Amino acid sequence: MQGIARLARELGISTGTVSRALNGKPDVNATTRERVLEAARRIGYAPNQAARALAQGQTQSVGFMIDLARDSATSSDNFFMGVFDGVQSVLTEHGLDLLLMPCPSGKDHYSYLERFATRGMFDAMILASVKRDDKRIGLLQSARMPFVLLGRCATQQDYAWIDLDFETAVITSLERMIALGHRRIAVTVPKGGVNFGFIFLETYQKVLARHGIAFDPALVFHTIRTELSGYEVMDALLGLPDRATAILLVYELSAIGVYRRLIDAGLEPGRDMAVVGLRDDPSIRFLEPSLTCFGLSLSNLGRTLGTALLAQMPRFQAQFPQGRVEIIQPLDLKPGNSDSFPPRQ
Amino acid sequence: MQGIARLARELGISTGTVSRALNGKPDVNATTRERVLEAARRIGYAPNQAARALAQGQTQSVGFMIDLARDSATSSDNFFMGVFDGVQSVLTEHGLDLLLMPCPSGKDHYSYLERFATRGMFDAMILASVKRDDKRIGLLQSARMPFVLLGRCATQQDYAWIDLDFETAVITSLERMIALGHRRIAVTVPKGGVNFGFIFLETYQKVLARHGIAFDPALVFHTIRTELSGYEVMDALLGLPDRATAILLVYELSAIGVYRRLIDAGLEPGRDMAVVGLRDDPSIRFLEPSLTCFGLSLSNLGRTLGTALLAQMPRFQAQFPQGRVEIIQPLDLKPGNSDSFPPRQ
DNA sequence: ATTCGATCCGTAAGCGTTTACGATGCTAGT
DNA sequence: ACTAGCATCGTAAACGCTTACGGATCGAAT
Repeated sequence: MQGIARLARELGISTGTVSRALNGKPDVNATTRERVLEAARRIGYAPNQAARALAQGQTQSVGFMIDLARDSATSSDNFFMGVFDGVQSVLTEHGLDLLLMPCPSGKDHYSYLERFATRGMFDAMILASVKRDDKRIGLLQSARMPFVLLGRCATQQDYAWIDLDFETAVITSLERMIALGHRRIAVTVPKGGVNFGFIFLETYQKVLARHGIAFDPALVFHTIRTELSGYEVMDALLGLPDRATAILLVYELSAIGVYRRLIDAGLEPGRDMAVVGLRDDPSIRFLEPSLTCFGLSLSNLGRTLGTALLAQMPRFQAQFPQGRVEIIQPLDLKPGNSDSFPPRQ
Repeated sequence: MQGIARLARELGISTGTVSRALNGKPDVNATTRERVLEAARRIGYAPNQAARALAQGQTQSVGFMIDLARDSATSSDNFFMGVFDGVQSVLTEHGLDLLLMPCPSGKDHYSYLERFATRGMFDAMILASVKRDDKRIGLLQSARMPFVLLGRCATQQDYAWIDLDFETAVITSLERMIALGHRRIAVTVPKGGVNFGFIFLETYQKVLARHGIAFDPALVFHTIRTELSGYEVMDALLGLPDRATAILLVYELSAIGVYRRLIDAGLEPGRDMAVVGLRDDPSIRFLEPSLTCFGLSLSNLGRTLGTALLAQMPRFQAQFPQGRVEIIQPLDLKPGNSDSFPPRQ
């Protein structure tokens, strides 16, 4: 005999009472409860997760899907560590566990998620690396799985999402550059079809148009989140006949490679090429000149995500404001010295 | 009616047969099986994880515990992403899912693990950031949970582990430095009691002793895995009365801060201060001069971990060599230009 | 003394699978 | 025609827990 039944027999009471005692339900005498708890502690009882989940139809745990692929925004990133911590902190307050689902680098997002969405392993989910038209949304909806997206997608369905304010960041960056006199401004966007790449690029085009600057596709580079990627971009950029005088980076990490390539070419980052990165991160802290970028509290973002997720779950909805969750997290300008000079030639 | 029962009723057969058909068991007619599979596909049937786990006493998933704390070796690290991928690739071949358990930054390792170890959520586990005397080992053993450690610990119990060859790396690094004439060599070790810090330091001391160099505790710095930490170390080091001429870094990321501090002081990394890092990583690729360090295939490491874990699980043990698993993964020297000059003064 | 409510507890039916066991029908061998 | 053996399937118990329901006990109110 195992588990709760063993406890019950040892104490000479029924399994029902034991269960109620352990779960803090009413209808159980104080001294009885104490006896049960004591006995549970003594023999090191822990409830079986599968049985519990089967009986009450919920697992008390939520899944956060991440992407192991090298070319993904998720990969090789301390970004998510901070977010996880924030999410976790609000979930644990509500008795929920956070588990991470690492999608293998080769595997397709959709089919990977399918397993987990349909077998009832999680009560709710968080998804990142949202594609422009992300089929995973429909998958989760038809599986009746509560979820929140870290990143919006382009389709106008009704779903909860939280995203960064890329628009303002791009506008701010470009306005600064343009005010200094830059006219040929390059931009990097993420490879792989994540939606914020489109937002980034579209905002870029919009701002240029507003200032009467022609859009040149040759100044758009698709990158992954690595230092090397930045190096390669700057290498290509320097080879261009009509070189740009400034560059806006969607991945701040690229700046390290960008700086290196400039220095190797005998050029001075900031003076010969203005550079702005998107998100502040410890990895770029020691760049010289300091990189202009945008600050963001990761654990705040995580907490917002966690709270939004709770609001999607039926049993918590009483405690949370209803309505659609469409939150845009602000990005705060942190001016550096990488974009403080007018174009040279 | 839900799940398998619904399928059974629609097809006019018993739930037993449906289950056998879905799970590829024998004792089921080929055409019957096809009918079942077709119907399952049609109504989008997926087995309930909890019920399945309860019935067969195993979850078909393994947990990998990681640490979200800022001062941990795990955190802010692309290291693990590569490892996860490798682990996953061997586990999926055997029908196992990989799930990550992120230990919140505030929470104690042991009590966090306790939840998951005892409630039967996983069939096996992988642990990282192993402490010198890690209580989690005893916890998993008494819970009869198969596991593998990424990192050995100091106690001589019988458990499976895989670790990097820190000894050889430290010996190689120091021998190179000493051969160039360095006598005062600083070293950084990880904060927080992870065991490889002790291995690192002890090997360091051993090599110094072998060469008749006195050990100076003032040259030992405790760091976390950030660029800033390297900056602070070099800052302190430069303030020392009898400055070192070389430094060995346990976290390669520190090198970025180390270089910056040297440059800020008008010194030249490599010439005025020899630097060696432990592990090669994209983040240090653009350091100038290039950092001497040690190469390691992360996905290989992950695959080794995965295979070792299978060997711990009863139902796979037939396919795998028995015996103790105590694997030391080699680190391959990648000579750079950061330690190629003799000490200056 | 009777009734009522509150408190506490036991009973047992689920939750959705898996699987040991036995039943059935059919084929082939004699 | 009889039977052994095989292929196929149904039955039902089991996995460990939760929870609706009802029964028992006791004190207080009538």
